[in-house]
Amino acid sequence: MGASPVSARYCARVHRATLKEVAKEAGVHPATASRALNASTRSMVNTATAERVLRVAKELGYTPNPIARSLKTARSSSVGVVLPDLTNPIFPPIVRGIEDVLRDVGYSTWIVNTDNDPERESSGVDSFRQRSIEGFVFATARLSHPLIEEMADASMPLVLVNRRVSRIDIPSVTADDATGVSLAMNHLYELGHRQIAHIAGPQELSTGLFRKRAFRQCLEDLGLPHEPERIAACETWSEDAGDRALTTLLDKGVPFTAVVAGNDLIALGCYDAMKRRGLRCPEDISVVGFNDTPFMDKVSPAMTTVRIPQYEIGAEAARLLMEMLQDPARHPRSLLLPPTLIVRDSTGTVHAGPHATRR
Amino acid sequence: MGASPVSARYCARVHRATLKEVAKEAGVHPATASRALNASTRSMVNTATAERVLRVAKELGYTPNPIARSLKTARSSSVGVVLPDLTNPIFPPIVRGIEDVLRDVGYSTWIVNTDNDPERESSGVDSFRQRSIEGFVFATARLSHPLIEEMADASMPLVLVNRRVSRIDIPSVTADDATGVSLAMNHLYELGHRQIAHIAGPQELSTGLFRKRAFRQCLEDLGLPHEPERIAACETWSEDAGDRALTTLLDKGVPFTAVVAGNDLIALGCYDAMKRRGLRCPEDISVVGFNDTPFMDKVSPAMTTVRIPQYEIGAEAARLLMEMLQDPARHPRSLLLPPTLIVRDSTGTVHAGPHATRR
DNA sequence: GTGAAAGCGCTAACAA
DNA sequence: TTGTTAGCGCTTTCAC
Repeated sequence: MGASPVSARYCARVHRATLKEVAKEAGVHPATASRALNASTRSMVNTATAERVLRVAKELGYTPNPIARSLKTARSSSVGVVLPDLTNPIFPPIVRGIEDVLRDVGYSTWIVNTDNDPERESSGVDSFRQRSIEGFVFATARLSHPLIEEMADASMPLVLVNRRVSRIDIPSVTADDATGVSLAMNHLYELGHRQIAHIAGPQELSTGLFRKRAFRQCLEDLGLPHEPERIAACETWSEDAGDRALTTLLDKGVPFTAVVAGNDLIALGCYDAMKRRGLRCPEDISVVGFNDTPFMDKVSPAMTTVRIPQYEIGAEAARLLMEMLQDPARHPRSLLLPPTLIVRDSTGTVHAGPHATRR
Repeated sequence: MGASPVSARYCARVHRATLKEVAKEAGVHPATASRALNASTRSMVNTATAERVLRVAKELGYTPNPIARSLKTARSSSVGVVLPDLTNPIFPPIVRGIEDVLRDVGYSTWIVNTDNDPERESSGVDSFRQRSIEGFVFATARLSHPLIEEMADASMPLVLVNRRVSRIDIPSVTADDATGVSLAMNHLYELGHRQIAHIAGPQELSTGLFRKRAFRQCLEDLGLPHEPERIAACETWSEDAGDRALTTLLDKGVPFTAVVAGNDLIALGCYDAMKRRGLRCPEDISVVGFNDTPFMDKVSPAMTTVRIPQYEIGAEAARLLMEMLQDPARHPRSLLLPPTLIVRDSTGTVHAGPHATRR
């Protein structure tokens, strides 16, 4: 042992062993060493020889140079994740899910933030491709999304997370918004609400549009009349937009006793609008959010919200992508993951059952 | 134009032009083309030739293959970021700061999550090194941190963010905790508080230890007696730990009218402990947090907290690292960035001035 | 079962 | 100023 265990462990070693050195030390040709070191080609080589190579490789602390391998194979054992903005709290758990699954299968994860700028999205994808990325996870999908559609047409392995595009043949892993909305609506219905409003998210995103559609469907399922004036759509997923939208409804005198908000930020905006009017939540109007954003148990009143399995969405997307890489011919598959209703009362406690304010 | 503008733009092109092709098309040797294409060697080549090469490269949509370049140069134009956990809300803004600065100078950012497991940290660093990463940003530093110290000793370019190690010669970009604590303490002092407790964070982390030291120093500066029993340290940055620590102080009957918490989660734990005892905040006990975690304006009561310039910490760390790469001989430098006190009253409004509850 | 040879795409000596 | 040559470390034909 030349290097001390510590410096070996902490990789202070300046020189990294190469395949050629392993081969020389083991008394074989580099090609043979390569075959022995790669599980898929190990059977081509004599068992004893293979063992010797493996042993030498371990002694020398050999690790293959992924750059050289990539250059030769035009593959990289890595995938690219395209996000709008990592500081949006819905994305980190998704990224962790992706990363944890990929690490287990020896893949690395690249992240790029686009701030929803198509230019940056394009250049991010380009820089991934230059690096021989093997597949993509997109969290930036709009319903109409030329870049993603072109990439899919060019048979580039990709999976959408959280949001979908209109075209049904593009694989995606999302929460089942229909179920989520119906959990929220049934909860409100059971509390006695019959006039329910929906403050929807941006309609060019699947999450915004699908939740709105599900809202209409739920009205029908519950036998409630569909009053278009009880629906408003926000331009952005923001507190401000939610505040403005609910204020508009209140200004118009639209009658309702509960709100299903497109997400938690919009729901917080509803809180703001109500507070300004002196309306209490949930006594005057109940509000249900979407996503179970961190600290929603701490806001006032503690928010009842539909929890999305974000980590699992990321993990499943990574698994789906790995499947696609292994079997490119396989038919594209999409996953809908079940959300959960998190019911909270004024003390922030989580309940499985119905909410406090019956009508 | 063989490819349509759209497919060129959206990179549906299957074949990517190589340097050899550009050279051939421009009627020069690949080496010349390489010189023309690289800004630093362009002066070696005839201006007219260089222009021709550049034009051809543009026509062919040539982009250099970073893999091949890395293999040749043993550099990668990328840096690695080592984090405990991306889902901790303090890290995404730091990462964005790093990424935004690096993108502007043509560098990419790799992220690895370690969950504070030294094994994963080690293997993450190794995988970075295999990829010829040029520098590291560490957000996982403990005061005693053999891996980081060894790497620094081996002259590997690295910068610590948010936390520091004991050894002063290792470059870091952190918030100025002494100033942060003194902002909090002076605020409380001006409100009339004279018996102030500190629920500190983990003492093996610089953020935990330095804030505690600053707390003691502030007592002295304000001419207040130092009562050791008014200080408790949490094992983790968690609501639970904060709850337990404050409960212990209350159980002991330690007298205090205000708390400086090690961070916002610990402060939330203090809220919990007080609520259980029927103590009101801020009427009975005032609490100040640290970090200005998202949604702390929405908790009840809205949290007064020391805001850390997280994005700027990341951005400055990236700039520092780039400086170090350009001039490895330069003396290591560390930055302390100024925090801001965010004073909130019960309506969630932000104030520059003193808090509502005077004594 | 193993070795020889070629080459992925690029850059950097060295030579002209 | 430009071309030649070599090689980064690896995988993968093709012979033997």
